Amino acid sequence: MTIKTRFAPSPTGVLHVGGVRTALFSWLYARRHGGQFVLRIEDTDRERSTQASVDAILDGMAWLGLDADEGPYYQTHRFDRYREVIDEWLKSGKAYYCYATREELDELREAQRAAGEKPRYDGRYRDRNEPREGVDPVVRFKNPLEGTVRFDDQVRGRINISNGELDDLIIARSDGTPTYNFTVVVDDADMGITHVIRGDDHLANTPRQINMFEALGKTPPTYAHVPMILGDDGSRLSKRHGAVNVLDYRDAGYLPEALLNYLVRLGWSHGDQEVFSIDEMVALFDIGDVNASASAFNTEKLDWLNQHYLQAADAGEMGALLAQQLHSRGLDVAAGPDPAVAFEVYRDRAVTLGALADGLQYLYVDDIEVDAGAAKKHLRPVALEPLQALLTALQSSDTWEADALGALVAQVAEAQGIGLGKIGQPTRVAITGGGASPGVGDTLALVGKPRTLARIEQAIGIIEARVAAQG
RNA sequence: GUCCCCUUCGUCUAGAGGCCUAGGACUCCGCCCUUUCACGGCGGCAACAGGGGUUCGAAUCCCCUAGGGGACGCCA
Repeated sequence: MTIKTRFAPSPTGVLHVGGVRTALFSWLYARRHGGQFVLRIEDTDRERSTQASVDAILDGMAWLGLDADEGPYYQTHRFDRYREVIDEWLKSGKAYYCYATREELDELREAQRAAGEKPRYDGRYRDRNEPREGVDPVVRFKNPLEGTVRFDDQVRGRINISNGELDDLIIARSDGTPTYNFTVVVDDADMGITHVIRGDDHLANTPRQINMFEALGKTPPTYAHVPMILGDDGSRLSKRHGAVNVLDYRDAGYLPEALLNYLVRLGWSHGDQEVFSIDEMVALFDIGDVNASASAFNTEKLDWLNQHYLQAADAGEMGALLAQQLHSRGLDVAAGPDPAVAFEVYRDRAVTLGALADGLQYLYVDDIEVDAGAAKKHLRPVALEPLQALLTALQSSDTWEADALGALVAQVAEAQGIGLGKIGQPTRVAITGGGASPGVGDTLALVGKPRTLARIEQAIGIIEARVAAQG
C-alpha cells in the first residue's frame, strides 16, 4: 500500500506554526515511506475564507519546502461531489432533513447544560420527515445509536468512544453548503488518504468521521492526533504569545531549516540528537514516536538553532537575504559593503538576519550617531592621542584590507605604548557608534576608508569638546 | 456540567522493571579563550505531580487523587 498523507488547512487566517508542525509531520511521513503528500484547502466556510489566507498558506509551504505531490485541491470546487453523496444518503436513509431552527437548538443546548448533561442534538427529526413552512432544513447524518467506535491512534493509542456520546451532526447547512466533518470524509476517501495526521482538537471528531466512512462503504484511514503547541505560560499558543504566523518568522530572518528543525523536535526526538537536516528527518521520523503530551513553544531554542544554521549557511545566499532585510529598513545596499561580505564577518554573531540587519546599519549610512553610553566610557581624553595617531597612520595607508588594518592598529598601540584595548575600543565606538563589533581590522575594512577617517575625526571632535567643557 | 486526553529539570526531551548517583539540548550562572561583542571549550544550578499497590527491585506496570488541556457550532 502506498502511503498518502495530506495537510488540510482552512484559509481563515494566517498559517500558524502549529499547523506547520502537523504539515511537517505529514510531509515527513509521506517522504519517509516513499508516499504521496496532498495539499487540500478546506474553504467550505465561505464567510471566513479569504484569498489572502490561501496565499499565505501557499507562500508558507513554499518557503518551508513542504512540496505537495497533489493539489492544492479546493473543497469549493468539489461541491457537486458532496451534493451527490448527500443526495444518495438522503435517499438511502443514511441522512435526513432536520427542520429545527437555530433558536430551538440553542434552547435545547441551554436546557441540557442546565441539567448537567452534554449538549447534543436530540434527534427530534431523525425519524420523521415533516417539512415546516418557512424553514430551510439542514441535512443531518444518521449516526449509529448503539455500539462503540474504536480506533488505534498512532500517537494516542487505543481510543474508544461510545456512539451514545455522539449526536447526528449537520452535513449540509440550510443553504445547502456542506460542512467540515462531512467534506473531510468524502475527500479523504476519494483522494485515497491512508494516514490522517492532524491536531488533536480533531480527536473528538474522529469517531463520527469513522462512522461516515462506514456509511460510504470505505475503510477509514489510520489516524494520528498530534498534541497542540502551547505558549510559554502553558496555555494554547496564540498571538499574545508572540509570532504564530510562519511568514513572520521568515520576515524576521529565520531560516526555514531552523524553523523545521525546531518544530520537528517539539514532541519528537531521536535519542540525544538536536540538529537534523531535512534528509535526516526524512530518514528518521516516525509518527509513532511522537509524544502524546502537549509541548510549549520556546523562542530561545529556535534562536539557538537559527544561529546554528546561520553559522554554516552559504554567504552568497545569506547576503541576498540580508540585502532584503536592509532594503526593508530603507537602507541603500549599494551605499555599503557587499552584504555577503558583511555576513561572512558577522556570521558567528547573528541570531536572525533581521537582528543582524539592525546591527549593521552603520555600514550603509554616511553619518552615524555615537551611543552616549559607549562614548562616555570609551571616548575619553586618554583616547585622544591614540586616535590621532591612528588617524594619521590610516590616512597614509595605501591598503584597506582587514588583516593589514588590524596589524596597523596593533602597531599604533605599540608605538603609543598602550594595550590593544586602549585603542581598539575607542576606534570601535568611533566607527560603529557602539561598543560591540567584530575585530577592529574587519570592521575598518567593512566601513571603508573615507567613512573611517571621517568617523575618527568626529570622535576626536567629541573628545575635544569634552576636554573643553571640563576646562 | 458531560465526554475524551495529558503529567520527567523553567522549556524541549532521553528513558519500554535492574544499565538511573535520572542522560542530552535551550536558558541561566561561573571559568578559559579574547582589544569589545560573539563563536568555541570546560564546569555548575535544576526534574520523575502526590498517594497507594504489584514486584526481590518502578521514572517505567495497575489504581486513586490533584493539576492541566481539548471537545461538546448551520467554524474548521
